[in-house]
Amino acid sequence: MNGDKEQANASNMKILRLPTIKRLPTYLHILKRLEHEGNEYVSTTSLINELDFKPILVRKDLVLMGIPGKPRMGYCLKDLIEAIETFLGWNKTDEAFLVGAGALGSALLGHKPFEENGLKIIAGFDIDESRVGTIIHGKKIFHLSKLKDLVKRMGVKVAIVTVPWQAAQEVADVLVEAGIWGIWNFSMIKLKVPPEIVCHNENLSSGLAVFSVKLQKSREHLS
Amino acid sequence: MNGDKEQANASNMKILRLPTIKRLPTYLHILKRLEHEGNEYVSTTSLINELDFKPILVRKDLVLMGIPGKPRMGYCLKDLIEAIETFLGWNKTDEAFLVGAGALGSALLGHKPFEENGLKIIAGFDIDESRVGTIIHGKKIFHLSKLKDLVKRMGVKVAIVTVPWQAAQEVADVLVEAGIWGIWNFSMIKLKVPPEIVCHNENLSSGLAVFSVKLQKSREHLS
DNA sequence: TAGATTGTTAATCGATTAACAATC
DNA sequence: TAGATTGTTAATCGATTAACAATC
Repeated sequence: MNGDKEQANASNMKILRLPTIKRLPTYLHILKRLEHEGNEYVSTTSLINELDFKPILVRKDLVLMGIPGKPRMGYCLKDLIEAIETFLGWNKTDEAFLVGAGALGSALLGHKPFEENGLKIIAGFDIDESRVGTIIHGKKIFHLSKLKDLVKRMGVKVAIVTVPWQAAQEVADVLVEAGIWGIWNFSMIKLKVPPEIVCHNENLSSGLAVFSVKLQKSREHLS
Repeated sequence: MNGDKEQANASNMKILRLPTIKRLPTYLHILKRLEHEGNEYVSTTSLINELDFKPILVRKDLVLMGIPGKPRMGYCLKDLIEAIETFLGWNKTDEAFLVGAGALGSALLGHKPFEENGLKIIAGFDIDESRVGTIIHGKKIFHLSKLKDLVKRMGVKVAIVTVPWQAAQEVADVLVEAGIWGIWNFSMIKLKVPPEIVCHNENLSSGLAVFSVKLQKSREHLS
């Protein structure tokens, strides 16, 4: 192991395992449902009733949350939910700006789960004059030229990029210059940003690709 | 039914690698750009200029497409693009219905990349009377009760589910009963469907989780 | 030819699964 | 206690990376 990783592990006791992190929201959703239904404890065996995962996988994931389970009973729901939310940083709220108020951008402006999970979009930006000044899902759309000033005035640190790929790098440059340090990028291209900027790429087409291949396979099976 | 296709299918059968499939749309996007710029050949070394991946990974992925590259030149762009599109089934178009015309559903109704990549959404469905009868991004919204009849009349085989999780299983039951055999599920829950139905779950919260953890890490680093 | 690039085989790394001991 | 469930350690599996031979 290299020095970086050892230090990171030592400093925050958190091992960053992407596959585990991606499964956590699914667990969290089920756990909240179970709590809402009046349960106090949950075992992995009951959790997997609602999942496709193997029980040992769930157990391994939950161990990372640092909550001790009780043999024969399982985990205290309240503690486990809190631990997962803390692990993900979903107990605190980040304010975010969204750039690109097209079809996808508009959807994210109105997507409730984000706000419930620590990401509050407070305004949108676009360069299309027909969109500027409108209100989408309760959020005002400003002209992109206003972004830098508003970022500084409001201390916003996070941005969501939903512009067409042709415009994405230019928007990223503006964001970095404005002082944003976290970018959730829904455009198709890799953004060139300084190494200290957190940039996470989301790609809906990847999901479509997997779905398409699965459909094809099943079609072959039928014939 | 031609020889080429059978061969492609045969190799598909051998190796279905999810990580590779998820990377293919990213390659495809860059390749199309390069072709549009007038290039005829592409090498992995030039491809990775636009990517974060290691060249050997790209080469391994491309080998699976069954297109021979030429040492010193790389791959014929036209052939490679065609091979990837065939592999993904994006050269043929599936017609799809979308159920749940809320924020996310509306976005997908207007999301151009889907249509360009073999998935044409032809109508939406909802139970909210204020949405029924409206037209969103050029697509008419029908009442859910009309779905079964329209599926049968139009021979639609694929559906996208963007309803709140509380309604998702009920919608899935309707879809299966109507004769749909492919479901792209954007709701938070695992749908219970017969084994012959293709069901692919998409989870935007997984992406948010990864982004949140990355943001947290960088915050810790700063302090 | 010389050199760049492909494509194969082997090594490494990381994630999942299995086995089982610990515990309430 | 007996039995269910956790949590640890080892084994397996799959994906990425490295090394290098083949090729134009």
